[in-house]
Amino acid sequence: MTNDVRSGGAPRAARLSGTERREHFLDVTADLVTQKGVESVTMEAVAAAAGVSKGLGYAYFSNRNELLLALLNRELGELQRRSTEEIRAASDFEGRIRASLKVWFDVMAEKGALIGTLLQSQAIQGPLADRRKTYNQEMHGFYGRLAEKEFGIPRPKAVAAAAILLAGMSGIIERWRNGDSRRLLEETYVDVVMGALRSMGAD
Amino acid sequence: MTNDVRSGGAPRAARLSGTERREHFLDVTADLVTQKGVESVTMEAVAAAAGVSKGLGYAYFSNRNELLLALLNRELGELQRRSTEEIRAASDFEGRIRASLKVWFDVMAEKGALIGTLLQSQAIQGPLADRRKTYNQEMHGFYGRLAEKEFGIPRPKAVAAAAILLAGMSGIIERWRNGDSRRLLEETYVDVVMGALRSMGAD
Amino acid sequence: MTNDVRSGGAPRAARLSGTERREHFLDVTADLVTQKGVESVTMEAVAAAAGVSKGLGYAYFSNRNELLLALLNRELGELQRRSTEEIRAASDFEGRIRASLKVWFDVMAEKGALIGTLLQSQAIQGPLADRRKTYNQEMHGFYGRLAEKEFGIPRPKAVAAAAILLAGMSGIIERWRNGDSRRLLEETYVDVVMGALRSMGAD
Amino acid sequence: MTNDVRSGGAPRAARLSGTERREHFLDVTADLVTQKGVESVTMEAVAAAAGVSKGLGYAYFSNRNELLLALLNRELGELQRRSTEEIRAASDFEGRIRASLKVWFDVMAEKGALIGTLLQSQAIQGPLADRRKTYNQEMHGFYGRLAEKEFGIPRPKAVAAAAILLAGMSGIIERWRNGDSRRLLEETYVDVVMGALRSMGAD
DNA sequence: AATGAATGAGGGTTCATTCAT
DNA sequence: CATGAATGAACCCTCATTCAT
Repeated sequence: MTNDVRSGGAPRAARLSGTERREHFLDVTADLVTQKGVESVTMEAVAAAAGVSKGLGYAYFSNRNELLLALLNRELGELQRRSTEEIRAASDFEGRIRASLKVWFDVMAEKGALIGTLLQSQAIQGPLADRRKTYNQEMHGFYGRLAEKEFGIPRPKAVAAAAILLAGMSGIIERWRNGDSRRLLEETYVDVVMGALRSMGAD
Repeated sequence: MTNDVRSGGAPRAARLSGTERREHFLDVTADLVTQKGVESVTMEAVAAAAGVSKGLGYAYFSNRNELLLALLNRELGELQRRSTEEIRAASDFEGRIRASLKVWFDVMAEKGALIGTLLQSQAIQGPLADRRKTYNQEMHGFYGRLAEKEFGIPRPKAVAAAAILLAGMSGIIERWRNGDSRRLLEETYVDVVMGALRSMGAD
Repeated sequence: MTNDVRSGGAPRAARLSGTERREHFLDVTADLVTQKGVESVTMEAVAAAAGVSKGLGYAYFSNRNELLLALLNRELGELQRRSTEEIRAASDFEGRIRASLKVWFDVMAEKGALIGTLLQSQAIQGPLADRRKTYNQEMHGFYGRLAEKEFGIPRPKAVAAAAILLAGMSGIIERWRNGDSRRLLEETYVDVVMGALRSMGAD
Repeated sequence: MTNDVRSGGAPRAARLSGTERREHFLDVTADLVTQKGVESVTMEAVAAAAGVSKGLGYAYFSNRNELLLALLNRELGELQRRSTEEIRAASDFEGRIRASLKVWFDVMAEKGALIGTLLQSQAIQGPLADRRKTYNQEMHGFYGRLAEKEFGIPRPKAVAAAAILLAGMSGIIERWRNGDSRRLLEETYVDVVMGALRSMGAD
């Protein structure tokens, strides 16, 4: 008589450990961001996509912003980890630029929409904005110092140049999305960076 | 008979012509965006700030997104007009770069928050994506051709470089907001652009 | 073909003026409090009982607490108005006590559950608590001064006695609800008050 | 075998006997009520404050209301026990009044917020209404008979007077909370009671 | 052209309660 | 006896949008 189905009651989602569920939430959120943008990230939408009940998210993230922040932290951390690793392996400045680029392309290939979207979102206010500003400033500082050492460019200019050139990466991504070849873009980017810094160092 | 006389009813907002009212709405919306972000732009808030009743906005904009888009169009148009003008006035390549920069800085000083914020708004993404893509592609093409002619860089590379360098401007804006001097940033930007293009042309 | 019913769309509630709707909300809330207690007062429940949509309440009261406070103010104001009127008409102290009692009984007959419930509710925190404390303190002061003048009881004691005796009224209401006769209770209350104050004045 | 040894798992709350755990729950709940009001009593908050897991409360109380009711019963029982004791020790009527008062003040000093708050909680209204009505009626009857015997006041009036005067106690508590001295309030209350009853008996 | 009352959908959040482990 | 993941109902509140006047 019974249909082999647990009689009565809605199906419960698989019971995961706290950590697993948390990661699951972040994964689901990442998908949402990628596919429908940050604004589509709703505690409700996430829960639905995760196949759990409306309220469960609040057991892991105190609100939508925390959720987004947690995601950004996870992704940025990952990105930084990979960058640091690759960059460390490189021996000269150009190698480092290329290494950075490689990581960027790789990451963008996998999660471009995700990180890009997160970083630009204006839903990102308060904590998220800080996280991002910090991240950027660290990057500018890091590459600025590198350029200072390598090319003898005075620090302030070196940092400003780093800011410009790092921001320039998003131009690459844009053209990449529009169909330019990765090879061409990588070449051009390296040329731009090296050309700019060398000429600035020569002064 | 004359509309100089209030016919003793409740105080109504001055009866403006359609165009005037529309512009007024856009002005008010711009203020809101600048001061409290896109999310604060609700039809009601705009109406309140404009001193008119809740429903009136719909007489001019069919919905909220249209309103935001209309605003963005107005501002972007203005930006383009000023850019074109200044650039046309310049005689050599570096002059054009400087002219572009000048307009950017000026506009950012006045309306940076406004345009930047609008450009990121998800509310607009759909229609905007096209507008923006087109705009960017035009810019890349324009400067790419310029660089080709001026420095002899092969077209595809020249265009890619233009994309990178134009995207780099946002790095400038960011550092400007964080307190770097306009002069330093302008200098650095021109150095980066000229250095990069010259070195690429030399190959 | 059509059923004489507006084809398509939910029925809209009658369109009332702002003031009318506000009063209507208060009336409905009063009913709810009376019949199901303060805790049952939900913006949603009120709207449902008023036959309007979920969100409309917020056009008149910024939240649940404001709604309750508005109701309490209305009812307390009414009570005070009637009390003052009747008391003013009385010529001697006993007359005033009787007048107060009369108003209390009348009001309690009509709205006992309402005011009693409101005043006791602990949902009443912050603003509501203040309103109530103020009201009580005014009452104690008023009757305290009266007793001082009439019976020569020193002010602090007179005020304390007033507090006791006024609080005693709720005992009356309770017994009244349990079936004691209004006449007996009125008689007893007057006896208690007059007996107490006279004996205190005699010392 | 011995429960002295933790078998190396996650830290569990000390394993208490059923009765101990139950009492502990009530203690924790009492603290919560006192410090943050009845509304702050959530099964989760109680469990957290008790240092046990979310679901454990349900092993002892079938639901939230039962928990509150159990607490109220415990406190009211204690109050009655102490009252009865003290009153029994007094020899004359005034002594009894004073004894009652003393217990009230003492209890209010210790647990005023607790009991007062609980008695008003709507969460308890249903079951409590009975408990309270019975309790009050017993008190009215008890003191009414006392007054009848002592002062010769006819029973119905005596009972009504008792109801009024007992209800009056809450006025005392209120002024006490507002800063009046305990001594003044005690004096006044005894004066009011004795004055009222004597004068009523004299008729 | 303009008002402002009213709707209704959608997202935020909290908790009592259940139940697998 | 005890844990803690998960549910789901009930509220809260905001806003885009409609429409009678």
